[in-house]
Amino acid sequence: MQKKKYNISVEATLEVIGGKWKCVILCHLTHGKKRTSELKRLMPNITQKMLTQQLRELEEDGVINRIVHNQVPPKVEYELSEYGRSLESILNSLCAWGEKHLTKVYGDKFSVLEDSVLNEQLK
Amino acid sequence: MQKKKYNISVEATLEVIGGKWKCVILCHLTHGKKRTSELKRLMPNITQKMLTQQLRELEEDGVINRIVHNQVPPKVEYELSEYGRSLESILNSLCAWGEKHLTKVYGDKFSVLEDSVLNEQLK
DNA sequence: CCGAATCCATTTTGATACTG
DNA sequence: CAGTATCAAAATGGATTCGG
Repeated sequence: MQKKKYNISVEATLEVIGGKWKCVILCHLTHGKKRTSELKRLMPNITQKMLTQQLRELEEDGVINRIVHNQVPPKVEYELSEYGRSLESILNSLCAWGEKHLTKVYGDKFSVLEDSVLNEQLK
Repeated sequence: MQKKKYNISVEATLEVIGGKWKCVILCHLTHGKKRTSELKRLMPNITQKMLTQQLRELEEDGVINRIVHNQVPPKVEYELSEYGRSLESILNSLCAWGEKHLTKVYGDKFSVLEDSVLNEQLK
């Protein structure tokens, strides 16, 4: 295994959860197992390509599990792995900070459709 | 002010601290005020251009202060703003997770030159 | 010399069409 | 439904230049 040099440990974290989508995916998975199409609906602006790609990388880094059900049409689910759950408090803090930030920037009424609500809609 | 739509609040957080460098910059600033050249030395792989650009954006979002000393040669310092300090616990958690992750991946001995050490070297 | 700006190459991400 | 392929756009990187 090639040992990569980091100048500060947060760079190692960013290698796992950095980029435009990984934190968003992981945040959604903190609310439970989700299949690919659910994630796609929760993230209307991600492309299929990026979703697949980011999920693969998260799986490679061991923070999510990929569960394939052998059936037609295909059904694939993703969930936080045990290791991934060590990120949960960080993910929750990131979400919480974003909410406060939006309140600060836009005032009390801002446009986040909470995923708890979205999850309801998906049922 | 244009109201942007987010599908989950973490997206608002990522708009402020996302991208390849912002978390790294902010982590360094949690250890105190730094001038541009110090940050550059703490981040050997960032280009001057990106450093300047990211610092401008962090300043625009109100998480850092830019302090210009009118002297020759020029001296510019950056520090976490009061608002930026609301990110400190998140930044510390991100660093801590990275350390644990490196230990898990590479074993007990890994190649992060702690910035406390680097800060000493810079004196 | 320091901090920043400009120009162009490379990498990452996006849009669309397509496959089993 | 889940994933792939191709091409286009955006973000990031490298080298150089500039003002003070």
